[in-house]
Amino acid sequence: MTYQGALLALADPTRRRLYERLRRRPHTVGELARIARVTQPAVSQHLRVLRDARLVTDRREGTRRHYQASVEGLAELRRYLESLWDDVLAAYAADDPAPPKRGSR
Amino acid sequence: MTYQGALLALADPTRRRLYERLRRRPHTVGELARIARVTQPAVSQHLRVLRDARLVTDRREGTRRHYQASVEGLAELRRYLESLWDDVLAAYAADDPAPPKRGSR
DNA sequence: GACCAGTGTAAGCAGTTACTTATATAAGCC
DNA sequence: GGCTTATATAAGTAACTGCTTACACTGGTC
Repeated sequence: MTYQGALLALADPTRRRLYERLRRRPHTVGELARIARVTQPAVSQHLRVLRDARLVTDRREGTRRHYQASVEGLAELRRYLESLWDDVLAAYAADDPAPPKRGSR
Repeated sequence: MTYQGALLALADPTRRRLYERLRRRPHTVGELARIARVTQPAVSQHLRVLRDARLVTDRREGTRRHYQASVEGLAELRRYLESLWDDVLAAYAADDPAPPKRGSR
């Protein structure tokens, strides 16, 4: 039900690039800021959005903070997309010239 | 590679509601406008975005225009999401206390 | 041809958002 | 305690976006 947050979070190109960096291994904010084309505060802001969408989690280690991709937000988004997918396919099948076995509805 | 358009298109709540209406059967613009909480021009604008993202197709019939969900854009988005999913799961497995059979990298 | 229903486009506006710089907070080190 | 490094937050701004009203266009009907 929070797939909306994930959808919104991943819609932004910069945020998506950050997330894609995290999808393989954790990174600190500084690492991401060095990679990104925006300043460190911008990265922090994006990470906050990703965290609120439960796409990433963070772990503190001294002054550094490690962010890593989380399954939760992505799983929600994935479920939502699969339900859309099923419906669209079903609509296609119902509309197609070869309806295999049309049920009650 | 056009999953970006689909992502952006579905990020907007109004647009998502319109798309969810189309996911089961086609609708005309008028039908959607009556359902939606926005005016017909707004609906047309949203439909254009959805069409550009290849999430819907349209078919003219007299003065009416029928929109229906398309598999293309959704398939692209789905593929993208699956690749993210695989990577995140792999990262988790690599990080987990029970690495089943860690390969070369 | 005149009218009407259905839809797309144009222009303008208000709210949002992604960025910046400046500053606060916190931990490690001398 | 003072300094440095790492990160978050605050405040301000420019660009974007989703909405509206007004209008153009197209096809059917009389």
